[in-house]
Amino acid sequence: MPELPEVEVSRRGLQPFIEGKQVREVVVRTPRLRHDIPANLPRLIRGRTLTRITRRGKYLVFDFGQGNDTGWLILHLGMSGSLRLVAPGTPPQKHDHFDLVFADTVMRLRDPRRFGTLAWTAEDPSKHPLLAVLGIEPLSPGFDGKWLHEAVKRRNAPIKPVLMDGHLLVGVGNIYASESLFQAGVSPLRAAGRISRGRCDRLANAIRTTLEASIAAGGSSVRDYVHSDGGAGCFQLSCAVYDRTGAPCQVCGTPIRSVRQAGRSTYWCPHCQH
DNA sequence: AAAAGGCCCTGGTCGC
DNA sequence: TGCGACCAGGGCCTTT
Repeated sequence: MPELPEVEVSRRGLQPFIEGKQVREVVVRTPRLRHDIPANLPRLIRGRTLTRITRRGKYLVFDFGQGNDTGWLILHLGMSGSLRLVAPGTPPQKHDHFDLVFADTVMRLRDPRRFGTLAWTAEDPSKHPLLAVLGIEPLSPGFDGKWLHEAVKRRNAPIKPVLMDGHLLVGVGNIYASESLFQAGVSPLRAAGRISRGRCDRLANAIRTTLEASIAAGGSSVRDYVHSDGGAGCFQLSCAVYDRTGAPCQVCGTPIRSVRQAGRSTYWCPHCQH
């Protein structure tokens, strides 16, 4: 569910309702996610004011600093995590693992598969081990065809799994990797280092516009998203190739093909992509 | 260094 | 209606 657009839309949806507000209580129901939730997290956060929510890749960073008393909560939604706002006193449902309780609302984390992560740091979060290793933000000004061409020129692996390497660039998950390659007309099987500069321009543009379009699509229903009781998890734009094996390409009619790459499903049009 | 595979965990779907 | 096999958006760790 959560790729970069979903995380960004969650951030924008939460912001107006909890930024600037004081945490009254912190509830940990399930301490075991991908990493264990620190036992002292409630004590660390209780009483602090959430000053700002930022995003790095697919991580959300909650700034709880007050003067010299710095502190950040780092959160990742994994494969099945979601955040929603519920009224205080709302009974938790299955897989509701964690709450930040404010005076008038509760931010609640649900994550059935528990691949999500919560961590606390008092130091600059960009130096935290989870974030320090992350690659470039595809929506940042520095990300373009020139950067991409340079970054992948010594990579012999197929471009699709390379696009999903978070140490290179962040936020491009399995769905957007296939979709971006289709938009750019680049085959997912092509060796990353054998893509021309011009086609890297197209690919970088495709990644950026695909992510932005999805954020815009989610952003139009952002309030519903974080206030939803569920089901609204995925607002991915209708996909051109993802999960469409055998269906006709929307451009040329050729049946969409799928293949397994580095353990993940890839979808592409063999006629439109080279 | 880079690439591939296993693994963490639960739930949904499909075939029998 | 039940059951097992298989699949699923991520990312870390190990092996080669």
